[in-house]
Amino acid sequence: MTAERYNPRESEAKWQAVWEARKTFQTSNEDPRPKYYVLEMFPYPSGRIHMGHVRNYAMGDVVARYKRARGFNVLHPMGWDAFGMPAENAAMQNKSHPARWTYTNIDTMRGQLKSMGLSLDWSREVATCDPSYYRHQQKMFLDFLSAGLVDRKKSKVNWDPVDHTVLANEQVIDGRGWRSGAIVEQRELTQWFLKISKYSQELLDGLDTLDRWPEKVRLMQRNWIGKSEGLLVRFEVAAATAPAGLTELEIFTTRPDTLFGAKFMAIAPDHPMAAAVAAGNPELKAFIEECRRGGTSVVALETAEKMGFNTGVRVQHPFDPDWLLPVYVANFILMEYGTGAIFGCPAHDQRDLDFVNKYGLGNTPVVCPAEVHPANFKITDVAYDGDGRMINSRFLDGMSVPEAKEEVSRRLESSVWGDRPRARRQVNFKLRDWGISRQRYWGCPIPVIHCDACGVVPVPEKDLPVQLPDDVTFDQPGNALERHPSWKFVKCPSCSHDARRETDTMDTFVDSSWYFARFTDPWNKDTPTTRSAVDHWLPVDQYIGGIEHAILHLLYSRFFTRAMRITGHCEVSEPFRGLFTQGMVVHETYRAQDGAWLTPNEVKFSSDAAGRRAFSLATSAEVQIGPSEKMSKSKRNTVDPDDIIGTFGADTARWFMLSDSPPERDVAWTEEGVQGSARYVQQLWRLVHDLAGVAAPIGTRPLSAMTAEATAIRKAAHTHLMHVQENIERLRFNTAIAEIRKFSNTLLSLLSNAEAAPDDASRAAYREAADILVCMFAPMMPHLAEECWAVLGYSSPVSESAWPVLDMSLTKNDMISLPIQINGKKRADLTIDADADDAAVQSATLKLEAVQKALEGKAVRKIIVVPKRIVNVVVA
RNA sequence: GCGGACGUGGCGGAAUUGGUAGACGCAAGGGACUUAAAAUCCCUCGGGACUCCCGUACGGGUUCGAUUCCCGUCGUCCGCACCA
Repeated sequence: MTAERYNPRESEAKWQAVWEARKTFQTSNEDPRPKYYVLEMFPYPSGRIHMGHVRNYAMGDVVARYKRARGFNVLHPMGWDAFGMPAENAAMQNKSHPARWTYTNIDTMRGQLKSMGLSLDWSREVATCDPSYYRHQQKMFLDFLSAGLVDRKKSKVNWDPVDHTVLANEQVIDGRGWRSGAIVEQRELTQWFLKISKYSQELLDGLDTLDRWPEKVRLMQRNWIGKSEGLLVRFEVAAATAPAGLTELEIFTTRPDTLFGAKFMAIAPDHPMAAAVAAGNPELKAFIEECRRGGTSVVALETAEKMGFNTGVRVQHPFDPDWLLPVYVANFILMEYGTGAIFGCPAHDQRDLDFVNKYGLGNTPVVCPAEVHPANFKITDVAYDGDGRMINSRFLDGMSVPEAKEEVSRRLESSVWGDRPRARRQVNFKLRDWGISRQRYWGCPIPVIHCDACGVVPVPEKDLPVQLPDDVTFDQPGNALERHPSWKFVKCPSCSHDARRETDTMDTFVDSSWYFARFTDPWNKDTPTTRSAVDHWLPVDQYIGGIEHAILHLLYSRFFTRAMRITGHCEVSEPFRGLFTQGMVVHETYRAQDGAWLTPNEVKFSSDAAGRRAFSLATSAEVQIGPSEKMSKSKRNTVDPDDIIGTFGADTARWFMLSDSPPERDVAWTEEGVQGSARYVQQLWRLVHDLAGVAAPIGTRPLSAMTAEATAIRKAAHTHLMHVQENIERLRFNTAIAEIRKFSNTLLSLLSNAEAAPDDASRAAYREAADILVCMFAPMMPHLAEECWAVLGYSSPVSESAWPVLDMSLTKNDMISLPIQINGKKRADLTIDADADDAAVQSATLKLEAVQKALEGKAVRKIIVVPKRIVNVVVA
């Protein structure tokens, strides 16, 4: 049978319309089949989709379509993470409104996603900037508030004085605002916080249950939560040196065993004791100012030298009232961690060692490694933080580190000074509360009202949503809500006097912390979730997205889900049962002589045995081919999904995205690779026509009387079906694709090598094989599969058909071929009955000519038979 | 500095988790068809002294057998970063 070339442009549009008309991918919450929730991280509507989206959604769609075919009721929704700064920046530039920019982008991107042929339930689409979404977020905020999960407190923030907003730490680059370039100031602002740190331990423990998450992500979250167990110790201030009213200094340490190696105390510049001393000491005051200017940006911290200022205050060693330690204000002590004060043990802490070496305070080693004699153990530039026995430590001498920790803790806990013990054990976490206040317009308003008489008053539920006003201007930086003429002026809901709305909006990470729950019933107007729906669907069975969200989004969502559970909005604690983090899409870079970057469209290539060269289309000058890097506007190495889909079709783009690299690794987008995929589309198209020409009619069962050819066809079909299934289940799309290609190669050669017209047994087998082939690639190339399915005679879509039933008996062979090794080197092959026992395999091995030859004159020491794998003959 | 991952042909990668290294594809070379091009089809494709030997970054080890496990070295990438 001859076939026209497959025309993706026509077919793709046609089948997308069919799916939409038949509501093929709409999911009912009432469907009794087992549920499967597949979710890809929803996009920010920045304007157009990029190749990273194509990869992400192609993967999710394979899983969704596969699971649907396997009989699951699949939920596969899509929405928009639609609040955020870029919309305001665009509004400022274009003198328009963020909503207009956002919704225009959403329309464009929705169209692009639809052109990919994704099996999404578009009836559940949500946009976080829509009041029908954020009203529920406000409700939950109020629920969290009354459940004690929200805090309002002063905190130090990065303040951009040009953009008039708080910046996240990630948005501060070299101490400057990432957009404005202005030097970032540290400001104390009163901010709203979600009390995530209260759940540190629970979030840590929960990681152990997430066995279908990448180990890497779990480790990153573990480190981020940063649990450490230690001791809070109260040091008595020497009365003569005590600044006003301060009689003690409390520190946190994880190394109480090293207490006898202490040389100094250090406190943070913001520590109350520093302030107390500075009050009468202008020099210290200046030093503290300098530390503050140093900033908290990563770079500032990295390059900052250890600096200290001796306050003159002295404290007593807890085990020796006559041993006085000087108290320094030091720039490397953080007020936010522990108590903002430490004791310095230079011998066993690099940071402390650097400090004493600068200020000449010396060091005393107190932990001696096993292989060194204590008398010879000296510390100069490198602190020792390993194991060993205690030395120079009075009653601790000779103990191991854990023993010494325990002994110190025990003694100080039972030693009372004042009316309290000198020390208590404490667990500390690095995880800080989540500051969600943003001084921006385009975000979810925080639903509270400030009243001079009543304080902070929650907006009554009946007044939700607190909606963003439309009449705002973006002709100046800062928060448009703040300067709106009337929006913030309201009456206090409690006393009816004049009051003011909160003008801060929520961090957009709040929006994305529960969208997966909203998808389960986005139609509910009254409450954020419908318990029957959310409890049925959650957790998400397979979540797919970029590694860049390993901490923030995924940790916030895990916390938010717990908060929703506590406030009765859902049952689960962990939102994502399975997580997969896919790699980036990278592309070669092209650079002209003058240093200008060229896009892939501006370059032509020539290649021969000597290599591959690139030339500018415009000037014909040779351009340099640079390494593959993440697609970026600055390097101009981007490829537009619309162009690819327009030229090759969505199926080709999807297939190539999935075929070339393991999904967790970066994939290099290449023109040649895409063309290879496009060739394969046509190859499959021809193959299916050829198969249709020889296949028995639909519904023909494989015959019981099998010929050799029919057996070969059926075995190939079921063996490859088994492998494709396994590989899709494990998200190994690249190897699944290799199996499909192997199968189609096998069918091609069976068809072309057939000497006579196929008999009835073969025709029945070809029918089965053709059906299996199309079902196999349908998750990756759904449009082509539909068209092929029709060629095979089916009248309803393959997207609505069940996955083929695997017959395991056909994946096993009666005869197997075993490699025969002699002393670990392969020397022969043995074809033998698959269920021959070891003895039979051994004797057959020894009869082989090649083995006989290799054995000449040598004695067989032993024969190792690994059933169905390999035979190794060990000779002397 | 701390933590983690990785290192296989010209390239992307595969190898059933200790059992035939290089599946599948890309690129390249040769050939067929064609007036020609495209498309399609066939052959070759880790290296060599080619019935054999070498080869999975490098050096050791365990094992009948190591890309896989262990120790060390080198390199690349990622995360965290003065967290007491």
